[in-house]
Amino acid sequence: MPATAFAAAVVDWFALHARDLPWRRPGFPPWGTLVSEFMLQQTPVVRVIPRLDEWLTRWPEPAALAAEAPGEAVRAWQSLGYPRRALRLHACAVAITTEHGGVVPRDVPTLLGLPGIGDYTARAIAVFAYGDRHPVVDTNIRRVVARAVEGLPDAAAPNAKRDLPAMTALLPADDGEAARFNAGMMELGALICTARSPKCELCPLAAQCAWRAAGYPETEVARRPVQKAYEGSDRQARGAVLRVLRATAHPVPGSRLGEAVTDPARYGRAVAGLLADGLIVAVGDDVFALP
DNA sequence: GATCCGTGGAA
DNA sequence: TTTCCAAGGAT
Repeated sequence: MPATAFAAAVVDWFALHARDLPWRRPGFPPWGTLVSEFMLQQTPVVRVIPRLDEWLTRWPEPAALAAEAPGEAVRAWQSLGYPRRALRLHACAVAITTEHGGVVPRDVPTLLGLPGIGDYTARAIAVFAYGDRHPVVDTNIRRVVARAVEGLPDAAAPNAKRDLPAMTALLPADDGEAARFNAGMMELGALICTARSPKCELCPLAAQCAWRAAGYPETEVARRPVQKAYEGSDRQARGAVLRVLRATAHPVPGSRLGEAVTDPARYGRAVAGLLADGLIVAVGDDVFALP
């Protein structure tokens, strides 16, 4: 199967079935794409959309966010999860404002130098905000490639040295076509070639899918849990402490923060970790606030 | 390369 | 109820 035919099947399907998402609107600014990509790092689309709208209304350009205290980004992040992303996004806005004239960079190496931007996000911005031709590799695309091309039930662990060439081999030559292919592959993984219960009967690649041709072999060894238990974890404790601080504009004494976490040892680790990450600051003797 | 980092909805 | 997992990045 030629790569061009593979890509054409995806692009044609995407033209018919793409969701109407905010960042796909004509004229959506690169800054909006950048903010959306930060929010979409490990957070589902449906939870991102309302928060993205709030952020872009309040901070329509990088300089507006850069002018705020970083704690305001943490507060406005609300319950999107992984609040370190809010801090990095703020730092990213500062860097764009001070080092790049307030304009979201276009080239991948420059994007990779910004806080919170890694292999995925750098290429996503270059492709979706500026229309340049690069392979984009996210968890959806890795799964689609693993199944349709390699005939495996699921993707192996992320590996840029292997994943980027694999996607490059499928990428159309034309810039715009390549961008639609990247987006279409992600959409296919999100809607059809899903992690659980894929909808193969609706898949535009069914006729050429290596996994289907092999009879849908399953994973041989049981995979270990993707995450440790959240209940009773340090992450849960950090979330509980931060939730208290997000809810007030004033500094809060440790005695009151401690009420949010039952286990004293866990509370101690949570506060120490949040301080180390810069998500909270000490403003007095055992009194804390957002940065 | 393994581990850490939130939150919430679906199966 | 428990488990899975969602447009990752940093260390």
